[in-house]
Amino acid sequence: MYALVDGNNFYVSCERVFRPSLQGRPVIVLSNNDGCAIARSNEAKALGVKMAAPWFEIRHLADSHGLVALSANFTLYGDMSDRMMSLAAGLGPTQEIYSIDESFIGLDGVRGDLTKRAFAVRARINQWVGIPCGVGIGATKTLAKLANYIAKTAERKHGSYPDDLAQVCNLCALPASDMDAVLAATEVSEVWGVGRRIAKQLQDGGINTVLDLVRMDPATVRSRWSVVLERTVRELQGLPCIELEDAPLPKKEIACTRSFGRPVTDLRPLIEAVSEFAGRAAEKLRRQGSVAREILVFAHTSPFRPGPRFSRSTVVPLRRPTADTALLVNAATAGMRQIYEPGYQLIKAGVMLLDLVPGTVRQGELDLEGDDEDANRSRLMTAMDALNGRFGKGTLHVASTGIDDHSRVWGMRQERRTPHYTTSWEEMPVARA
DNA sequence: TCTGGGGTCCTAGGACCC
DNA sequence: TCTGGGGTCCTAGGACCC
Repeated sequence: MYALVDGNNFYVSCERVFRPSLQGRPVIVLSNNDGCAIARSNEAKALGVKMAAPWFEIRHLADSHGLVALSANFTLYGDMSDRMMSLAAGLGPTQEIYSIDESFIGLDGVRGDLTKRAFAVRARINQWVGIPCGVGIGATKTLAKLANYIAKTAERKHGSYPDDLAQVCNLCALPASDMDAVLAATEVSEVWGVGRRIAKQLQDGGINTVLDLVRMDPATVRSRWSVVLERTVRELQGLPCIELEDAPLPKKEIACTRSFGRPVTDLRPLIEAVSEFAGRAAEKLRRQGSVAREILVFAHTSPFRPGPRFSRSTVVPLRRPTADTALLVNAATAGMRQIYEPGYQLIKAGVMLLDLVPGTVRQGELDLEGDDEDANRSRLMTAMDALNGRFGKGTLHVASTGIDDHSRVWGMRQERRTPHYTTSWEEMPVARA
């Protein structure tokens, strides 16, 4: 049995903790570059703001309806997430942190009334961290997800409720007849694993509700769609097919990509950008103790804007697997020089570290560049990570990323960012009597 | 003026092998 | 008229997730 604990409108809720005046108002959080809405309060949803709606198309709502838009403050959200997750873990013996605002809890062996227990954990998160949560409980992860969705919408049906009222739904405690009614009242597109495409195909075939989907024959689903959807159907039928990953698996690829604050045409800023991205990706790589065998570099023009299109990428193999910032930056800049062509308004670039292997695996090689050199480089990287950890990101970086922020023509726009309330002494909120 | 970033898994098809 | 059978590995692309 599983629970899914999930923070409501998470980014907005994080902002509201430190700015209570945002309670009850339509609030959204914007993506990098203040591009589009990536989180919406219930009031903003009620105004008709869609997920990923471009800001320039909805900004008139600021004047007409008091819509508040904030730049994404991922440092804050990450820290609030850590606090929320550590409390959610109290619900059961195992936990899988599934995303920044969701975790699955394994409930095997938990005794007593699960629903009560879920309410208690939810209340504690609300009181200690200030984030309103919903909790769904079901026999499988897919059912727990569904329960979580129902917990959120059941109350919306009784009228408009503020974000913090999302509660608890325990499908395991529901009599079979009620269960059918609930499934029949829920659209198939809400199921975890059913996206837009498949939802459309299902509806075209007359499968409209979750109940319709549950009653399908898994073998038919497999032959007409895929094993993925077959698993989803079995999970909805109560047969666990997706296990809890309580020890996070190492990433198989690590990316760092960004849209630019404004279009870039020259090579130099592109070199700066991919140097920065490669450095960031290398840090993530070292954090999980892996090394990369190749690095992909790409750049492209806006898919939305007229004008000549450009989209190119290249994979640069590393001479040997590495997590060394300097080597990865070198490879990334070499790749960028290779694909670069003048005359295009590029709006995005990025790097991806590919073919990752554990850092402990070392390829034996007929090469006289000794291990001493390697060991020194590795100590250098450890020192660099430690300094950046202590004094802040970017304290120590390779010079090709550009020396100062102002010269970075590619830097991202963030005009409405709130302070790093919980992670920076300078930005800590001050309470006045 | 203006449209995010970071992942995973599965499948089909081609290259290649014996 | 007629052209085997069975595998593996890799890649690109699709679909999904938050």
